[in-house]
Amino acid sequence: MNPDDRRVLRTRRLLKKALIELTDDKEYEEITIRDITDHADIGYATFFRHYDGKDDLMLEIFTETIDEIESLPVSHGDRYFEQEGYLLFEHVSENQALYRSILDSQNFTRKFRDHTKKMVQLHIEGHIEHVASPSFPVEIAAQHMVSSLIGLIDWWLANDLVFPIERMAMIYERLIIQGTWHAMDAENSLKLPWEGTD
Amino acid sequence: MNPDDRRVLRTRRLLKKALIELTDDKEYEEITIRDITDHADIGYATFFRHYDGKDDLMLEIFTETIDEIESLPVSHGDRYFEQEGYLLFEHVSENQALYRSILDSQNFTRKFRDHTKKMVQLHIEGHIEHVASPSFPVEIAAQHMVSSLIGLIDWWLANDLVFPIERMAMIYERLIIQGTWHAMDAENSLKLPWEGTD
DNA sequence: TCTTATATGATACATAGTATATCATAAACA
DNA sequence: TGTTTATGATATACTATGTATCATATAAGA
Repeated sequence: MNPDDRRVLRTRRLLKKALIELTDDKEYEEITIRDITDHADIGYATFFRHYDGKDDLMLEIFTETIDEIESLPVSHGDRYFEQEGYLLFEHVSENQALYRSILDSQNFTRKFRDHTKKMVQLHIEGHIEHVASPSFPVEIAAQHMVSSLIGLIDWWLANDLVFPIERMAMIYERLIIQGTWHAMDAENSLKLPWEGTD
Repeated sequence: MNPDDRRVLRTRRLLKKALIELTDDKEYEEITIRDITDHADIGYATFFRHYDGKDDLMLEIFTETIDEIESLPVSHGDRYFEQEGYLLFEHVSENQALYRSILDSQNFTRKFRDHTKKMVQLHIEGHIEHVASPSFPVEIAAQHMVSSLIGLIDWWLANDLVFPIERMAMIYERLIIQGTWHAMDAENSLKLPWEGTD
């Protein structure tokens, strides 16, 4: 099977498109391979000439998405994280069906988290010397940031993008970046206002 | 079908026990109903006399777990959140297979999050007057806390409970409670150490 | 453009898992 | 102890996955 053959490229493109589109109507787990091939107008048996199953097709969609995210043009400098957040949520808004389908499948939520975690962890480690005394390992901070980010994207999608991208970028920067950073430094001791009072 | 009949109670108890135990060996999605009935030594057809399917069985396990969590004896007062965290992670360590099975299924991770979110949200709203100027809605703070908590539990389980419960309780209090609280108050302006420098 | 190679569509088929119906038996209830 | 009913075992229908085969359509290369 020559992966550069125009027929092959066409088939794979149509199958990916079909799965993404179908997640608008049905949950990922409920979509059958027959649904995908019917919607793509591709022979049922042809599916298995290209992919091992639904998850394998999703994996290709997923990998291409990760590549896109990694190539987002964040320029270093002032307001770095708000800009990063902006590009991230912009990408989500432009690929809603795709993100819904990824976050719909536990399998790929995990993959998404584990993959992104590595990037985040490297990022934090490059700046760890700024923290006087870290109160927990970097790996936990990375896990926390990624879980929260996925949670925030999920909330935004579930609420039909009620907030504009700018607002989400700001929340991302405050809640996820600053929140984690503040908690990480054990020197920041914060007395919660209601502690000892209820 | 009388739900108080000893035979009924026995069957349901054995089926729940079997599903929880099986998640130690296999992923939730890969477990078949035949696996469950075989392991429980219950007739296959009997399963459907009690549950609509695997998810329905899991829902009962899930509901009972939530009830247990809600009845954890947190005493109000000083170090409230560390204590809350301690009881939470203690419960996780005592019911590892159960938590693994819940977090293994996207369906129930969602249910877990949505259910817990409501509790957390009410909790925050009771103290919102302490925040001078909230920089985002309470609902987002609740979503954030719950997503992070699930992420933290997931990390702990994936790393075979490397940290003692005390340490997890401390991380919970700092990262999730204090981190969120700090970020929520727009008056807290934190200049990140590397901003504008990379 | 013509020939050759190969990807696709259609069909049939094997397999696995879900879900229901039936009836004899065993266990619980009162 | 007699009656009720839940269970076990078996047969069966159904749905979805995955494979094999062959004629046809389409792309690649000379």
